Amino acid sequence: MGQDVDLARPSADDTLGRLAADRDLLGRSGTAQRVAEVLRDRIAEGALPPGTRLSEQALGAALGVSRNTLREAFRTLVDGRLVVHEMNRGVFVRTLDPDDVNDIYAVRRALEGTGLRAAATAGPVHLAALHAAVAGGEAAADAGDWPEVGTADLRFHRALVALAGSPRLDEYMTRLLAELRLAFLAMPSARALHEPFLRLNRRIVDLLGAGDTAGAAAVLERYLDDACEMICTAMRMDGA
Amino acid sequence: MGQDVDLARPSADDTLGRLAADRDLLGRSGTAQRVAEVLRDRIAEGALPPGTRLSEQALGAALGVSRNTLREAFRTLVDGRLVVHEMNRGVFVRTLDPDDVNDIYAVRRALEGTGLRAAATAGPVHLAALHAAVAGGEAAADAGDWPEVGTADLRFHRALVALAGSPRLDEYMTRLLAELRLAFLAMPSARALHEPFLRLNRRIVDLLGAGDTAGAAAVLERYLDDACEMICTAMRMDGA
DNA sequence: GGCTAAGCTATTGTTGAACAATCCCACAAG
DNA sequence: CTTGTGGGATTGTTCAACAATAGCTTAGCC
Repeated sequence: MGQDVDLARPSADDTLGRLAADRDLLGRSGTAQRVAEVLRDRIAEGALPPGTRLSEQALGAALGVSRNTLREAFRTLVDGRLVVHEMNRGVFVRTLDPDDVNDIYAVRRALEGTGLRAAATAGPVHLAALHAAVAGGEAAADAGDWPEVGTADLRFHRALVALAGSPRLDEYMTRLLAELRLAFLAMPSARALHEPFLRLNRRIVDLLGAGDTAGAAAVLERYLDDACEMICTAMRMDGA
Repeated sequence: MGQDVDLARPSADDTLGRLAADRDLLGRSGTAQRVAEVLRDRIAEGALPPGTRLSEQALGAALGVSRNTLREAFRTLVDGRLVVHEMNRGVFVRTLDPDDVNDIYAVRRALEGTGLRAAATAGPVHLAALHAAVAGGEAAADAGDWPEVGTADLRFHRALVALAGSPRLDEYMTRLLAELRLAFLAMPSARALHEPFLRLNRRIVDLLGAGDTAGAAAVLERYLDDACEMICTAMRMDGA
């Protein structure tokens, strides 16, 4: 059997420290939070398209949770803007309009611009995540896995914000992209949405590696303008 | 009596349009949301200091609401970072540490910087709110009403972010400042916290009026550095 | 004394049922 | 074609119950 080791005593290999890092992974979360996560996923993947009414009875029966627990989960989703709550009518999966998309991209400009400016002062160490995301996107494109290209794209831009080193900005960005997925659903194909931007992401990370922050900012600006425009026109065509 | 007008027919004066703008003012909110607002206020004013445990039974009895409704309200507060939820232990009013304060001010730099950059392009019309907030703060200082100086300060910086014209950034800022109030509670006096910054706010709005965006940004930077430093040292003294 | 283990109690987590309030729809009346 | 009027379904909210957990108390042991 294993040796007799006193875990309370400090040791060379930091077993306890590594264990502590997994503490939040244990997900002592509660049913409501788990339900919220499930619904978030289903909304993001389009299984619950915008406008869908989330009936308490039907969802509660389907998920095997009580109405009260479900209503707790709804609160979280409302705060994340994924769902709207109309009094005495129920909750509905949110439908974004072009104004929403424009605002979301305005926030992206603010957040990702902040990350970019932070990249100037931060060392080149933090660029590893950016490189990884770009490489992952290109590999997925070669394999024809367009949904994966999409998630790699989001990962890249989340890593861009992460350059600022702010947990709160990271969370804002995560929530914002979750909301943005509601707009992606209006796009006919994931390929048309993400393929054109593979090269721009590559360019951004290259310019950043070369220390050309201003150049990277210009490319990023163009990325955001183009993507916003593309989604808005798709939404207008879909709405008409 | 009034004339016989058909509201369904389009008319020159847009009565219906103005009525529709008041739609959300009707505040059909529900108990849970109102409970959350009450708790938010009590936390902000220090009646429920950081670390306080919010017992479901006690609070439910005090507010006259059921445990389930209270738990719905708690979800909203958790998402706003005003309280923390520890599984099977309950919810507690959040206690901020210096790391939190530093991060909050990092986000403020990003948000208010965005507003400032937008001020360059936006017309001088939007500066009215800034002027009003500064004037209000100075008047309150003359009257010795230091709490009002504090709210005027927050109003000024919220108006600064509003220059960007983004509803989402506005909401981020509102939530962020609500969280920041938790740190203000560690300060011994509202006067010491807000008085030194009256002049900086005045300077910022003056420089903005003169079109000197870079100068305003520099003053803002100093404001944020000083305020963050002041709060962090106060917290360290309080904690030790 | 100080440490461990078992047990008790209060609180939270979650459910199910109940009732009032509200909305939506269909249908009748003017 | 608009305006009432039911009826049915759904939400808003409460209450009561039970399981699960955390924290305290107490007993026991070296």
